[in-house]
Amino acid sequence: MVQKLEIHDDLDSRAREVLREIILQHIASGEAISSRTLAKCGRFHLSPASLRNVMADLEDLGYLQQPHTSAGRVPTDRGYRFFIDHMMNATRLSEEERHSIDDQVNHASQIEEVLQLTSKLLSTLSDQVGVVFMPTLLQFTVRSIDFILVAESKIICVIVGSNGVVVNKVLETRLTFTRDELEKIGRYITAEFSGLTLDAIRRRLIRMTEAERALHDDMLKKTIALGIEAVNDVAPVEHDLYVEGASSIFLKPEYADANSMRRTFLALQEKEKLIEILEQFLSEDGLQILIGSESDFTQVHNFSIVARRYGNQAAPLGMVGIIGPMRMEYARVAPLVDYLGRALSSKIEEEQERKQ
Amino acid sequence: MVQKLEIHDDLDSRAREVLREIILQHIASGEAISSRTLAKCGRFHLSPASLRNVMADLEDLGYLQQPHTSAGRVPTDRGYRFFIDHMMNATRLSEEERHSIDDQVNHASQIEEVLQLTSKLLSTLSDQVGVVFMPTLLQFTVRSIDFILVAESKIICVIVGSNGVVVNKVLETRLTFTRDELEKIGRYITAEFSGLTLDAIRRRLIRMTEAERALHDDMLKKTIALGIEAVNDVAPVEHDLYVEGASSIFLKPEYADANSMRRTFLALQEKEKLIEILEQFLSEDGLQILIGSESDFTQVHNFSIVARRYGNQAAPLGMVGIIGPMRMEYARVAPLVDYLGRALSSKIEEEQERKQ
DNA sequence: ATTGGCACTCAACAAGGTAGAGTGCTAACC
DNA sequence: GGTTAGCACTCTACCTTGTTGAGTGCCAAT
Repeated sequence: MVQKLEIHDDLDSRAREVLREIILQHIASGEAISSRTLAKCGRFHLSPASLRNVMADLEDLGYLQQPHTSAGRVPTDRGYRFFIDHMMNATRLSEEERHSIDDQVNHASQIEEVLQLTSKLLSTLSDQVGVVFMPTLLQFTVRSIDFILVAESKIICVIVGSNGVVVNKVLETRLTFTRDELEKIGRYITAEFSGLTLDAIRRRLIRMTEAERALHDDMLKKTIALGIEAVNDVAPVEHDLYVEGASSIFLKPEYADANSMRRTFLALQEKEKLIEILEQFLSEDGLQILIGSESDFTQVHNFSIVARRYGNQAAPLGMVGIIGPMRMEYARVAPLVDYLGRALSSKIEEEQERKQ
Repeated sequence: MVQKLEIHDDLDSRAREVLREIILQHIASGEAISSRTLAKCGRFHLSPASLRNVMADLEDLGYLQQPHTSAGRVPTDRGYRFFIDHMMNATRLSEEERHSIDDQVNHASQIEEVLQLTSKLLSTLSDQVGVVFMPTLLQFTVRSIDFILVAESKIICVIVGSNGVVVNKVLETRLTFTRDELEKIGRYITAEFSGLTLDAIRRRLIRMTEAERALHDDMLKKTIALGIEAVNDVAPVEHDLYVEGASSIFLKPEYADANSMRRTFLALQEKEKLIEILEQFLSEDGLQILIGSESDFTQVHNFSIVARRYGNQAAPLGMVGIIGPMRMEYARVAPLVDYLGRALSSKIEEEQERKQ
C-alpha cells in the first residue's frame, strides 16, 4: 500500500505510459528515444513539445537520463526497476515452446546433460548468455558409494549424491582388495553412511579409526582406510557452472567496440565471481532480477541478471539464469527463466522419486 | 638435396639473414619492419638503401609483403614457412620449466585432469590458446565394464577405456537385477569382451542375441540385454576438446579491433572444425606446424597451429597443440608443444603399465 | 657492390566546417 | 490550466582539408 501511494505521488498515469513506451522502444532498438519518435508512435496524442515536458519530469525523478545534450533519453537502472516491478506484463511462454522445452528436458538422462541442456536452452531461447549453477557435491548428502577393481592397486570409486550427480574417482592404494571385498565394502559404507555429507562421513570414519585400534578387525581396518581415501579430496571441489552462449554478447550493439567486448568477455570468464553472485540468491525464493548498479558485477558491465532457484523448497539445488545487457526483453526472459527453473526442479524431483 | 639447391638458388646468405632478422623483429613487435630499423639493429653493416634492395628481392620472391606503399615489410606465409623449415633454431626448454611441467603433470591423477592441465600449461607457458584433443571412447578398446545398482530400475554402468578414460552412464531398465547378479555380469562381460571396441562389443552381443534364442538361459539373456544397453549410445559420442586461454587472443594487437575479435572468438568456438583439422594429423608423426593460408581454418583468421600427436607410436591417442597469430614465437612454442606431447604420452603409458 | 640524395606515396592525425538530431524555453493558443 | 509552434542552442557524427612523418624506389655518384 505504501508503495502504491508512492507511485501515485511520483508518476501520474501519463508519465507511466511514457516511461513504459520509452523502455519498450529502447529495448527494441537500443537507441536513445527522442520526443519526436515517441510522438510518432501514435500511442500519445501529444506533440513532441508536450512529451518533452513529461520526459524532463521523468529525468528529474531519476527514471531517465540523457547520454548527451542533444540526444534522446535512455532508461536508468531505476527506470528499469520501476518497469519490472510495476509495469511489466510478462508474456507466458507459448504452448509450443513449453512443449519443446519439456520434450528436450525429458529426453536427457544424465544430470550433467540436463544442466547443460538447460543452459543451452536459456541461451538460445533468449539470445543471451545462459547460466546454470550446481554447487559442489560437498554440499549434498551421499546416496551411495561403490568400488570397482580395475587393476592390482587401482580402484574406481563411484559416489552418487542426493542431487543425482555421479562422480567417479580413481584411487591408488597400497592395500589390495578382491572384487568381492570391494563389493562388500561398498555395501557396508553405503548402508552405514548414506544420507550424510562427504564431510560428515569423513569425520565419522576418522573417529572410527581411533575407536577401532582396539578391535583388530582387519577387514574393518581396510574398509575404513579405503573409505577415507574415497571421501578425502573428492574430485569436484569446484562448483559446476555452465555458461552457454557467451558469443551472443558479441552481437549486441552495446558491446560492439573492442574494449567493452574484451572486458565483457573476461568478466564472463570469471566463474568464481559469477558463482558468488548466484550463491547469494540460493536462499531466496522466486525470480530474482538484478539490474545495472544493483550489484558489483552487473554494474561494471551494464549487465542485468535474471535468475531463479531450482530444486524443491526444502532443498534448493542451484540457480538457473540469464545474463545480458540491461536492455533486455525482461517480459520474455523472466517467464523463460521461471519456466526452465520449474522444469529443471520437477525433472530432478521425478528422478529422485524413481530412485527411492 | 633438391631443397638445399633451391634455397641456394633463391637466397644468398645475406638475404637469408635479412629475412631471418625481419621475421624475428616482426614476431617481437608485431609492426612492419622498415629498412631503417633493420639497419639500426647493427647486425648488418649496410645502409638502409642497400637493405631496401635486398628487401625488394625478398618481396619479389614472395617471402615478404608490404601492407601499403609507405610501410615496412611483413613476412608472408611463405616467409614463415621458410623460416621454420630452414632457419629456426628451437631453444630447448629450461631445466626449471621441464621440472615444473613434469611435477604438475605427475601430480594429476584422473586422465581428464591431466588433459585439462596440459591445455592450461600450453596456454600459460606460451601465452597463446592451448588445445588438447582426445577422440571419443568409441575409437578405443574397452578395458572393463561394471554395473552398480542404485535403485530398483536404475543402474550405473562404468566403462573404462584402454586410454584410461572412465565413463559412467545411468541406465534405466525394465529388467530387475540384484547386486550380486550385476557383479557377476560385470565380471563376465569384462572377461569376455575387454580388448574390443564398443562397436565390436555391440555387434558381438547382437549376434549372441540371435544365437541364444535356442538356449533359453535366462541369466544370459539378461546379461546380453544389459550389455547392449550399456554399450549402445554411450555418453561420449563427442570427442573431448580442451581449449584453454581463448582470452589471450584479445590481448594480441592483431585482434584488437572489434571485428576480428568477434570473428576470431567465434572461430575458436567451432570445436567441430578444430577437431577436423587436428584429426588430420593424428596419423602423422612428429611436430606439425600449419601456417596461415595452409589450411582453411588458419587462413581465414591468420592463425598458425603448432601441434603434435600424443600416445605411443602403435596407438596414437590424440593431439596437443597451440593456436595463435601467425606471428608467434615458434622457436619457443615448438619445443613446448613437443615436450608436453611427450610428457603426456609417457604419463599415460606409465598409467597403463601400472594397470596391467 | 654500396650508398647518399631526392621525389613520391600513403597512413595517421589534427583542425575546421557542416548537417542533423534533439533539447529547453517562451509565448501564443484553446 | 494544459498544449503546442517556434526558435535559439548544443552536441555528435561526418566530411574535408592540410600537415607530418615514415617509408619506399630509383638514380647517380662513389
